[in-house]
Amino acid sequence: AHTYNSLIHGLCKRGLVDKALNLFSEMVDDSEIVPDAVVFNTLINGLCKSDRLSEAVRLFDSMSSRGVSADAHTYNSLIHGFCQRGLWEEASRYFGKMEGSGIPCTVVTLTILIDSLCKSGKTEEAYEIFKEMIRSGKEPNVMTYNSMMNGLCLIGKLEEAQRLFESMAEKGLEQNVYSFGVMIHGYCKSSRLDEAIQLSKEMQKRGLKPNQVTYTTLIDGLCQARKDRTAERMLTVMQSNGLSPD
RNA sequence: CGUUCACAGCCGAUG
Repeated sequence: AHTYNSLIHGLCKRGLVDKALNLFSEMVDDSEIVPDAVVFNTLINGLCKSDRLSEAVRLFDSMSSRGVSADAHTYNSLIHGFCQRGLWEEASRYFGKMEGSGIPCTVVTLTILIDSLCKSGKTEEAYEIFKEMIRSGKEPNVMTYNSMMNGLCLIGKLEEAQRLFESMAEKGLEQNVYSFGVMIHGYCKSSRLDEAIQLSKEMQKRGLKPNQVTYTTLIDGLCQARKDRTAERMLTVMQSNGLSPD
């Protein structure tokens, strides 16, 4: 069964959801093998990522008849799918279903909500959830912080984002390449290039290697600001770090 | 640690 699960996951990741569904049918026909929650979750997630939400829901509905219970991963994938489509009422219906089934929402669930709200410009709502997490002891993790900081940067609240960025360290959360990427992008978009470059140095002091995304962000920011000369230098630095431009 | 969920850039595609 793990063999099937791995194959199905691989197909889903490559966007070959139909092939994955075919393999799933074979799996179901094989009386030796009983599909578990993991394979349902993998397929539901694959369908959501391909914008095939109604099929995902159908598969979700079929789980109980096969004696498999949905878990947090199942709900999170569906909620993520609905949020990405802006189907907030559906998302909140499944959020309710989740808790109604005795499955408490997780940090991942709340991070999905925060991230999606921020990307839809509903940053204040997201921030309320974020603050509520801290109050209630459902501690935001690095990804939660990254999503929230990104949202704040997108509406120009750079100082607030920077405050969160600094508070991560105090909480013992280690900023990763994404954390720096979010802040660097925020500063670049506000034409605060010195601060962006400063951060890229700071991350190296921490032993984090800027990647192609980091450099592309900086180079784009420098070009937009008409600092072509500095941008070229940055490209050289990037190549000397073993990264090729794409 | 055998399998499943959430985070940053540019470009292209479609509108």
